[in-house]
Amino acid sequence: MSGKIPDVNMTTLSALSEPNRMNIVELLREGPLTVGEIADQLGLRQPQTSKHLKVLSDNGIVEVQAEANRRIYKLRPDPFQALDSWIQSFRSVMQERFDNLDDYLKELQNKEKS
Amino acid sequence: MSGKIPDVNMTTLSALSEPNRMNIVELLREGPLTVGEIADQLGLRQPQTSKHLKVLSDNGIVEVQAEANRRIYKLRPDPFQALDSWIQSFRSVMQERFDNLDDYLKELQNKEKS
DNA sequence: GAGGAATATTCCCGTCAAGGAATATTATAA
DNA sequence: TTATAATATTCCTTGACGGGAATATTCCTC
Repeated sequence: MSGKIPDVNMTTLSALSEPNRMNIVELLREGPLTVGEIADQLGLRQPQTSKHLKVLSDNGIVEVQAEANRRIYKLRPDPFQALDSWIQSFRSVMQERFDNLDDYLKELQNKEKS
Repeated sequence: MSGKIPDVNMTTLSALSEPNRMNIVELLREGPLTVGEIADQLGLRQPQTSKHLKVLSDNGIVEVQAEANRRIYKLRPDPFQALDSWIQSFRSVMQERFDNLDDYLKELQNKEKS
């Protein structure tokens, strides 16, 4: 049954789990930015900034737009929508109907013994 | 200003970004389980299962309950709630009012040149 | 208390990802 | 075309993490 549970791109999670990349994402939510601007605001060196942006880009978290010499990076909505629908599928867990369930299981196991 | 943006525990993300741990979480959403049951159902060895569960536990994603010889693991709602409210703060991004914003920025930069 | 089941912990090893430094690439302007 | 700014890429090294195997721990039963 089911099968309707959203497939979280694990790659999205691992991409976001790197602190610098998370910071980049948090920064980009305010609007598109240049590589240099991102590096400046976060105190990162340019090469590592580019590398992190590449990872984010490869994972579809970010998209680029060439503007002459510069590259403007901005967030893409898709992975966030996916993450959202995945986390939504945890409604029941988040509403903690689980404690009862647990007690229920405990009883079951006690009965097993007899 | 602001500061109302939820603090996603990055540790939550990195904990979940490991495939086996994600599988454990997906499995546990159906209800509490024993270490052995988890190992069985996922085809993992007991020691690695314990290790992964320890990581999940250290990050508050999971909680334990001793039951005689066995330890019953189950999901904790907190980190999922946190993740949820964090992702919710990306509403504007997910609704992509960003493309326009981007065009706007592009114009700005073109004007800079003149 | 001895044996055995369930789980946790330790040690070792291989892999992989991130940072640093240097260099390559692309585009602009003169 | 040369100089320069902005960005990407490469190479190297190091540290963290996951798996395997062995062992320790805890608890139950007899």
